[in-house]
Parts: sequence; C-alpha cells; structure tokens
Amino acid sequence: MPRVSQAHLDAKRRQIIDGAKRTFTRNGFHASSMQDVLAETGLSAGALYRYFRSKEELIQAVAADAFGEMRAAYESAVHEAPLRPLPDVLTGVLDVAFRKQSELAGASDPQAFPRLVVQVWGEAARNESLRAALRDGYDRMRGIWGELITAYQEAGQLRKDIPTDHIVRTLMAVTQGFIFQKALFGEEVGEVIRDGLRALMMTDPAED
Amino acid sequence: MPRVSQAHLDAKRRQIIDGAKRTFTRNGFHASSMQDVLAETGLSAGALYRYFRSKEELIQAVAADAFGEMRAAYESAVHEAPLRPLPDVLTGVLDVAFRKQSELAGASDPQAFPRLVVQVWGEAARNESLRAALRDGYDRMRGIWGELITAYQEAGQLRKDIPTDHIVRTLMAVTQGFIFQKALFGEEVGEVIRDGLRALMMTDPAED
DNA sequence: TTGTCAAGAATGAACGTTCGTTTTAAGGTG
DNA sequence: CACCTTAAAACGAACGTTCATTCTTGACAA
Repeated sequence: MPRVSQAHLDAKRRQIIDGAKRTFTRNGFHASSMQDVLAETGLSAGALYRYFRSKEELIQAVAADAFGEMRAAYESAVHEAPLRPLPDVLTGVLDVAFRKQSELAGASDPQAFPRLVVQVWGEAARNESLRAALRDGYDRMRGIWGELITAYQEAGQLRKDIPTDHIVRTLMAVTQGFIFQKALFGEEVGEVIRDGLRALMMTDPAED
Repeated sequence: MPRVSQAHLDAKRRQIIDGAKRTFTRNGFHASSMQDVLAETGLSAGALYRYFRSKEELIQAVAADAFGEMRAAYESAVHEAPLRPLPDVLTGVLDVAFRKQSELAGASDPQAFPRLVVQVWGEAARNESLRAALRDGYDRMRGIWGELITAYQEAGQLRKDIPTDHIVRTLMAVTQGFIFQKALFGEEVGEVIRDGLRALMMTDPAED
C-alpha cells in the first residue's frame, strides 16, 4: 500500500516537469545539468530519480509535454467558428499556445514557450525516438487540419485543384516560422501574420 | 614569418569546421563531445585548440558558417529575374540552400543541412551572442527582401496597404517552417511550398 | 644543391572539474 | 514498529582543456 496518494505522486511529477521546463528553456537540454534542474525544482537527486529513471527520460517527458501544448493549440483552432478568415485561424493557434504557457509558469517571459519549442525541435533533430513522436503528432494534426482546409476548398475560398495536404503543410510552416521568430527575436507576431497572409491572399482591403 | 602558408592555415580551419559541422549535425552542439569532433576531423586535441580557443568558439564558428549559407541563399533569390512568381522565389531559396550543403559535404544526406540549421536555432535560443548575430543577419535579409516585395506591391501583385515588412516576415516564416519540416520529416518540400502558396494566392489554375 | 637549425605546428597523455547516477542513512508517517 | 520517502554525500566516467614533448617546415649558409 502506497504511503502517499496518487494525487501527490502526480503533483510531484508535475513539479519536476515544470522545473525542468524552466531550466531547459533557459539553457537547453544538454547544456543544463541535472544539478541545475534539481536547484530549480528544489528537490534532491534521490527524490527526482524516484520519478524519472534518467535525464533522457526527463527530457522526453518535457518535450512531450511541450509538444502536447502545441498540438492542443493547433487542434483547438479547428473547433472555432467554421470558415472564419484563415489569417485569424493561424493567429489563434499561436495565441492559444503562447497564452497557455504564460498561465502555467505564472506571468512568465512571453518568449519562454517558443524558446522551449525550438529546443524541442533541435533535440528532435538528433534524437530518433523523439523525432518519431513528433512525426506522429504532426501527422495527426495534418489529418485534422486537412478536414478544415477541405471545407475552405469546397466553399470556393481556396483552389480545389491543389492537394489539401500541401496547403496544410504550408499553413503549418507559417506558424512554425513565427514560433521561431518569436523565440529568437521576440517581436509581436499576431499582427504580422494576419497582415502577411492577407496580403498574399489578396483579400479586398475594404473587408477590414 | 609564418612557417606554413596562410592557405594551409585556412584549409586547416575549414577542415575543422567541416568535421565539426558533421559532428554537430549528427548529435547537436552540446551532446557532441570535443573528442567526437576530434575523431571526425582526424586531428589531435592540441592541433584543434591552436585554431579555436574553446568549444564555445568552435560552436560560434560553425553556427556562423551555417547561417552564412542560409543568408546567401536568401540573398541570391533577390537577384533572379524580377517579379517571377513568388512561390518560385521561395522554392529557389530552399533549393539553393540545400544544394549548397550537398556540394560541400559531398553527396550527403539531404536532411543534414536543415538539421544543422535547426540545431543553430536551438543554440541561438539559449546563447545571447549567437542570437544577436542571427538577429543582425535577419535584419539585413529583411531589408533586402523588403525591396523585392516593394516591387511586387508596386506592380500590383501584392496589396500596397499592408506593411512590406509584414509580408517579408510572413514569407520568411514559410521558408523557416519548411526548413523545420525538412529537418524532421525529410519529405520533399519544393512541390509543397509551390502548391501551398499558389493555393493561398488564388493563382488562376489555367496558368500552370 | 644540400645540410643545418630555429621556430611554428602537432601530439596525446594527463589534469582538474563536473557530469549523471547510486548509495547510504536519516526523517517522517500510518 | 515497519516501511517509504527524501536528503546528502559519494561514485566512476567523461568532459573540455592544457602542456611537455616531438615532429615538420622553410630560410639560409656554404
């Protein structure tokens, strides 16, 4: 019989992941030492190693957590009012993702989450199993977004003679690019992405 | 008076950077040890440390080198035939960047260069001075691309009532997103980006 | 042309440090 | 008391870097 409740165990795990997140955001996965993580969480080595078998496992958990937040943002955009302007949809994805993180870490640096995401990308570029996990997640997103884009195509708002998935990947590329720009340069993104897409889509200026 | 020619010194430096590039591409900056780099270059520790004072300095050099190749690709696109279709311009940027790297490393993995670029992004997210260097480089690109996009706007191919820089940043975001996608998923990018932009821009299907 | 030599370039074992992880023992709870 | 959790010290391995030493180079005297 366990000495502490499951809820307590879960909370502890969360505490570790949150501290590790802050540490890794600040200094990357491999330039952060376990001692850095321990200092940030306020735990001892023994305590942490009860919940995570290795640094590798902790990295996986943090990366999965961060990616999960991103995926939730992408998927929530699908459930908004149908056929609203595409620029607003993309802006919404980034808004949700960035806001979510701020809530979690408590009024944190608005660049924090994008920076963590970029770290995850870098880690995925060298870690096959993380890369496979991201690929699965993105495949799922592409499927869901495919349905969304199909609706725009059938409504005559996007060309029908172009593969839906190509449009999806291009729109996702826009969001990914802006995550990068936010992470590195910190400038505001919402207005830019909305304007940029509007210009490309030749939306009638009178619509604004 | 030096005992060996400047050309020899330069070649040695290039040899180190190339070996370090391969190593860092494979395993990231901080998960690669100096011994990994030494094995890849075929040099001894002392030899390498004659050319680079520290691992940090080597990382900076490799990152600057990789970023320089990207910047060259972006800038070369500006000097192509004016006002050709924007989707082709973006495809051209990525083509140039990816081909350039293949030449250098000799018929290497087509994902190698995008992966290195993503590693550079991750490093920039935690390294202030590298981040500042990237910001300078991107600022310059934005300026040059601004002139390009202004031409499209004045030719009536893009809305004039939207800040040029917002369009530039959005187009750059597309390329950055596809670098990420290529790095992680390896799928072909040229066709996708061309199609995706065409769909967004509502280009008349008959044009194809 | 050849032999000599000073100085630069390269070597690789060894250094002190810090890494991720394990062990040990005290603390706390049912 | 019985048992689990935690803290803290300790571990061997691996890290980035140095340095005493050996090799290599090219100018120059003969």
